Amino acid sequence: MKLITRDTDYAIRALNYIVCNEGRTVSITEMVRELKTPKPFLRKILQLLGINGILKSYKGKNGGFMLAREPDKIFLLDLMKIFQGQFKISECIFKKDTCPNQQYCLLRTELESIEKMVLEKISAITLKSLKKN
Amino acid sequence: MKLITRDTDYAIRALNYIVCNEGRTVSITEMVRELKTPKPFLRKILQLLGINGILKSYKGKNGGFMLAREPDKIFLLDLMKIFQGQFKISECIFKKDTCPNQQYCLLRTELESIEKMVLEKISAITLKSLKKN
DNA sequence: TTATAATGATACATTAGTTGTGTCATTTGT
DNA sequence: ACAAATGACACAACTAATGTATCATTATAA
Repeated sequence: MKLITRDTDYAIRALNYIVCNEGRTVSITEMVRELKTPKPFLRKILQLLGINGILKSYKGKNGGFMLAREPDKIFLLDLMKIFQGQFKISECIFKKDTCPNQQYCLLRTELESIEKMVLEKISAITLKSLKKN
Repeated sequence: MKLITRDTDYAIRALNYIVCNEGRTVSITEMVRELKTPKPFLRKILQLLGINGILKSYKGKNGGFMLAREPDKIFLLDLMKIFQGQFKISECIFKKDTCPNQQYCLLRTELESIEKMVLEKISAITLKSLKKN
């Protein structure tokens, strides 16, 4: 399963790199060199981070990206929401109707309990807490 | 995200139905009627459950399926393994190499900790524990 | 002031996994 | 013999993830 998709993962790595270079702009060219991610894909990702207020961007020569807020105010859940949508441990198979089996089967209950647990744990993760010192 | 895919979900529902009708064979025709799943898809699923020793199958008229072992010996993890492969909260993006960022970033550590937690919880779930009485 | 290096916007392409279908063979009870 | 069931297995459609390409715009430095 995928708790985290590749774009979220790339985003985290890029952000981590930016955190480690705070105080200056970091360009995509530089990040591609360091992180070994495909350039056009990374561009798209960084653009989305800009649109969503995670990064500030600067055009033109010597341009690039900087964090838009402090690392302890950027949550993993923010990133997951941008690239993967609202966190849900297991989308309901039955969009409209409730599962016809729900009255005999506890699966949904169990899944919701797991979801709550994971959500609690994951909610604490920020860029700051991810940085190794 | 998908902790559980649709085939696993259908499998659970079918098995739950079989549990509720223990002591006799249950045919696919009957299950389709009750569970409102697509018939060819359910056939494939049940066949896999047979091959993997979860169900015993009986051919011919009045044939169908029965549990191959007790409901408290059939684990959700068994089913997930059959339809989704070995449980992993988040496959490593980097098949061969380790993540080049691992020395600066704690993401993998965090994910592994979440995985352990979920695995512990999910390991306790069996067909028996899913049945509402 | 012009070349260059950067991002903005956006459409398109590829791939893999999920979700399903269809068909012919075999078995078994009546 | 017939009908109702599963066995085996190939194929099809759909979707989401992953990745590419292109033209426009902006800003700096020579």
